[in-house]
Amino acid sequence: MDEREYLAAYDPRAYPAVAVTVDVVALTIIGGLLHVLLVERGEPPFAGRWALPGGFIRPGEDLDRAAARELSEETGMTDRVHIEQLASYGAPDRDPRMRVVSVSYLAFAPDLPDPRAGSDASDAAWIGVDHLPELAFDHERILDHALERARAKLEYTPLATAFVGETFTISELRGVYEAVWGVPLHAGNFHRKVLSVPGFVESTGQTTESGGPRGGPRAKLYRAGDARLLHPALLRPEREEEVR
Amino acid sequence: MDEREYLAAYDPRAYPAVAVTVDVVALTIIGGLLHVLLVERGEPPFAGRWALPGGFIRPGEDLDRAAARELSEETGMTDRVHIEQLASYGAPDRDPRMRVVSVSYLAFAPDLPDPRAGSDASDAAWIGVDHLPELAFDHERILDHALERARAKLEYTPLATAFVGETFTISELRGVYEAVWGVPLHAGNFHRKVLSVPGFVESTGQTTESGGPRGGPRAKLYRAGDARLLHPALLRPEREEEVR
DNA sequence: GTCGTTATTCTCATACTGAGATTGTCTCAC
DNA sequence: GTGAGACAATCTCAGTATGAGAATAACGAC
Repeated sequence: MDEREYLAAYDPRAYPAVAVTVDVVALTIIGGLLHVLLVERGEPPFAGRWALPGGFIRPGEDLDRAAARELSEETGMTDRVHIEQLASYGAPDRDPRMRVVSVSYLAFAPDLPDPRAGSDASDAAWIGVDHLPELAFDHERILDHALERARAKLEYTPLATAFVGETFTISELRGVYEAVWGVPLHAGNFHRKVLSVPGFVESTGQTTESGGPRGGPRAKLYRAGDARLLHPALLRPEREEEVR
Repeated sequence: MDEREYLAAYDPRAYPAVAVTVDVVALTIIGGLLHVLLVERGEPPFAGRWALPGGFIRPGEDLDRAAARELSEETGMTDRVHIEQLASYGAPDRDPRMRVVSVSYLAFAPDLPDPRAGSDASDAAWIGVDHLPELAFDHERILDHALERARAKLEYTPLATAFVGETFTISELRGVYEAVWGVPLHAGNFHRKVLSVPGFVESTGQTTESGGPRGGPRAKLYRAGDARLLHPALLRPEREEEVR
């Protein structure tokens, strides 16, 4: 039997059927606090429970494309959104309906309009990560992984610029780091560091129209630079507890 | 319809069937050079071509467990092997038989015995990463991702200790970094750095039985410490070309 | 105008890094 | 045995990065 004959005789049903879903952890910053996009499930299982937006992949649809579709179904936005694969989850009992393997994605977006509920959700909202409800399936674990990944990626990539607008001030950028890491940073040292890392930001020559809402001088405006990696990296303050 | 009724009426065949496989990138160091475990395919598609070891997940089998099973089928070893999930690949045409989503795993092991061919492979071997044949499916891309991940993880985790024996010398550890990163390192600085990172290695109080094969004093023996993260990290030499 | 706020820049002590050199122990070839 | 070369381990030194605090100056609110 040559390769062509083999393929013609091949029976896909001989292999155990598994459903594959994508689940998206979409993060944004609202009012200086990190928020995640959640949907309230309208159908069993876990009807009424909050969950990550996601769904089954379609025939002929790549994983990345499925994730982008799920995200745009809830937010309507695909512009200026960074999306990347995170990990896969396939515990045999993670979905009571059948064997489901979920590929999770992490997305970052600047301040976004209110989300809209998709077809299988009764509601959708940005929820502060410090005020999470109980989540459906194993989505709490997925979210935990996503947050840790996001925190780590801020260290060595210019990802933070995906959370702000086209142009931004150093203070706005610092606000992103403080929101995602959940710690206050030294303004002076942060400023020095951002400007000293090659390709992180580049000057626009402009400044803000006015000072901040509570006073202070006009800030210079920057745009994202061309670096893909920050070198040297911008490390989080000491994390002794995580080392061992 | 309540949740129980819904589940009873649920028809899994309403969703597009997808097969899920795991593919393992198993790395080891032989003769100071990085090698990857490959199998020669005995069945179509790609019969006769080299590929990563892997296969379909079984009903009721978790992803991690499937990866460990595939690895042990080829190497017979599960001890002292570090294994972790890497990424998933689901391009619609990546397997000519049917829709296949592959979850890739990365495994590291100390110097291992010769592999044995599994049921669906005609041969299995450790192949130097600088002498790779053309691979089946999209396995070259998976392997590239795995190598980059392994190189990155050496920087901030004590993973290198998974490539050496129970006890080891600083020079052996340096050999791991040099093999994986593909660059020579400054022996004195490496020595200083390894001993200064808390929890990376701990002294056994022993030394090697004799000097090296080409002379030199006996070296002190260390074992892996209790650190899960290296802090500060052990960074690769400048990689200007990767920054932009 | 005065005051509080904040952007930006400095200072300074400490820590980390790369490059090179030193010391002393060991194996091998002769 | 003896000498040459290899190599573990330690040190020096200059350059760079970091954390903490302070100084300067521009702005909004009153």
